[in-house]
Amino acid sequence: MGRAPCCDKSNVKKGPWSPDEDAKLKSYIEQHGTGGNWIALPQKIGLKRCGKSCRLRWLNYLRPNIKHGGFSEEEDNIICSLYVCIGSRWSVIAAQLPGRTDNDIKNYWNTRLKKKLLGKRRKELQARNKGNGVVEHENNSSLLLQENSAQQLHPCWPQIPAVLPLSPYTNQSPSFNDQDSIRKLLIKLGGRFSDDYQRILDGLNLQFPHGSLSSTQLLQEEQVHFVSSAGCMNSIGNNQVQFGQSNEYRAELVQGQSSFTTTTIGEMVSANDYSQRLLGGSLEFFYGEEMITDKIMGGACASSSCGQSTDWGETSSLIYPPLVASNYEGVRQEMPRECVFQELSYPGAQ
DNA sequence: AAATCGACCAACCGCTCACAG
DNA sequence: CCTGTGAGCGGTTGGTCGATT
Repeated sequence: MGRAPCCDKSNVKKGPWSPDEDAKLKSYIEQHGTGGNWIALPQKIGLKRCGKSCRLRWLNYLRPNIKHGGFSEEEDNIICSLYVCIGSRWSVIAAQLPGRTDNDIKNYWNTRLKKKLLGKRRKELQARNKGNGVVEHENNSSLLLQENSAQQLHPCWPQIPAVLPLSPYTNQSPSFNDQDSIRKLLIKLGGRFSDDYQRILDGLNLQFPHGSLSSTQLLQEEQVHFVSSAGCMNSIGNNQVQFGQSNEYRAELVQGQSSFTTTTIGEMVSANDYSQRLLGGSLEFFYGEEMITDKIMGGACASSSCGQSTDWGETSSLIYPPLVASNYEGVRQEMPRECVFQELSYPGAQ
């Protein structure tokens, strides 16, 4: 069956917008607003365009204060950091960058940022290989197995790229506003990841000053606000994810906490097998295709609790461990959007 | 000068979700 | 509840342009 088309495709113009069309759309919206109905809007203005097309044109191009191109280093860092944490949720990322559209960020990521980071990563690998006297090998996966002791502990997980310390999580001149906004965002999003996501926040240690609230405490405080509308919370407990290794992990986390209070995602990841798995999927791009095709990553997963997914081509689905992802999806289906953020639960807070 | 290639980006497509009836 | 509809989102496509051969 399929759903009815949103407009009469045969009577709708496609392709690039003319200056005339832009002017019509812009002046109408500036005077009357969208009227809450994009579908009806083109007819009102006399444009032979699909309502969706008008919406996109307005949001991505005509809207006031839109910035195009010229991404700053700071913006790069924010995008990278958020991508690592939340994946390809461009609208969420765009919301943290005033004047940027999700489409812009998506394009920027796919065409430049990803390659830029990959290039840095490769250079870094080469430099390190030279330093260690490792013979250059076509297959990077073999290098990953010999590089250093940390790698030997977790041979299936490469070191985090050296570029990541540029992220706002480092103490290398990040602006506090970045950290703050990211932290707030992650706290909000934290509910989507249950307590495992909390580990990421703790691992990231978003530069909380000594004596200030830890991220856990902040989350607890946030929870007070969230929990107040109780209706949605009932389902949350039922959807709490339990990981086989949770307890040992938690002990490990407590013991090792000071070791990754310093900062980088990389350190966090290399310090902890669980986090490595958690972030590994989203970091696939840093390591290149060789590794993925080598099935090294798949092997790691097969022997661990995330064995459900060995298809490392599907990066976006691996941003979160499969259990979390599937669990979250389930919750998300059941819960109103505004309630999703309430899925803040962490046994440590009980 | 022409052909080819790759990077970039605007726009489209199809899906999910929220909401009204 | 169920259904239909519009909004919003992320993935993908296709056109343009500059660099290279």
